Amino acid sequence: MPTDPPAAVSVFIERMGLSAQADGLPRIAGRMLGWFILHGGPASLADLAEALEVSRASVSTNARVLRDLGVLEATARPGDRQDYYRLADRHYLPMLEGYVERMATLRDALATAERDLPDDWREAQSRLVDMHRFVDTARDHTRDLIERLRRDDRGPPEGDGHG
Amino acid sequence: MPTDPPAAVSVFIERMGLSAQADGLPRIAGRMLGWFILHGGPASLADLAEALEVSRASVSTNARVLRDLGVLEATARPGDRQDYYRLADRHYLPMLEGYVERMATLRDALATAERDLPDDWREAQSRLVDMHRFVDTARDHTRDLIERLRRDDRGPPEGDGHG
DNA sequence: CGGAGCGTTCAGTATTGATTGAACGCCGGC
DNA sequence: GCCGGCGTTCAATCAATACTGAACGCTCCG
Repeated sequence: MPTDPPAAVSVFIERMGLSAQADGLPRIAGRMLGWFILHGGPASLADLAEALEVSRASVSTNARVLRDLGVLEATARPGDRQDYYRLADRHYLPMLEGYVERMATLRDALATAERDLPDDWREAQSRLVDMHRFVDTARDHTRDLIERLRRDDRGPPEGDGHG
Repeated sequence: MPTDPPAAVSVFIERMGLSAQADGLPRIAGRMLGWFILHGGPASLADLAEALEVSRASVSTNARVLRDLGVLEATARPGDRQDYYRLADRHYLPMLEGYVERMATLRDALATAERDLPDDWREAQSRLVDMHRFVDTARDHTRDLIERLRRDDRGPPEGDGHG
């Protein structure tokens, strides 16, 4: 091993694990993300399992989750049959997209209640509408933000022309 | 009981429970919120426990959580010693504040890593900075939204001067 | 002073879901 | 054709935590 990985590495990875948990993702998914942020390059699942000291089963499952979210991308390396993964370009956008999705779910619950509640429930209706308006605003706002960030491609200084 | 509560009521309440769960809150907290959105008025914890068919212990705990978040407010009713709770004015803002808080935590993890990682880790640093910039943008954006919504006080039709 | 109702706390239960270990299928190398 | 490494799947385990029941303190009412 060429150099000792600094303590900051594992600290950061662990923190990303907790952060993911706070966002409703498995801790290992967060740690994997942390690892990729630090080490970047394409890595096989076996590599990850060893580096994070977790079972290959977990890595496999969580890699699928992260890939479905759009955080990781599978890359086929020519001349090698292994599955390699790397960070997606704007890997952080799915976080915001998750927020939007939750808001959409909430919005749906509100809309359904508005539709199905009888007219007697005036005050309930007005509270529903009030909150509905809020959720719509927040959702639109976040959508715009996502759009902007997606467009805004000051390509990150990806010095990836390394070989 | 004067009228049958329509089915839509329990459906909505249950959905709010799930929605809360997706946001990392106990399900009962979400159901309580749902109940308050529909029934609005000040209610004692005993009322809630009966209405939602859960233990008074749960109601007590979750009421504290919601109160600390700023979703519920405790109101002392003159001539009555019971603890009454009601929906806070813009009870939905804490949701966004929760997002901001999570982003702040994430931001902190990134900043710490940037500070503590040696210079060798150029690529890691650049990825950290990239994500850091994103998180800052998203956080500021959400903060602005919260500010705007907080300011925007078209007072909700609080017909609470009922007696 | 005694009783009833409300809210809180705490130990215990139950449930959810993340994580693991083992078995399997696949592919390439020998 | 057999062996070894990789990734996936599935049942079983483990951990976190929401929820409950019971006991307690408090306040007001009689």
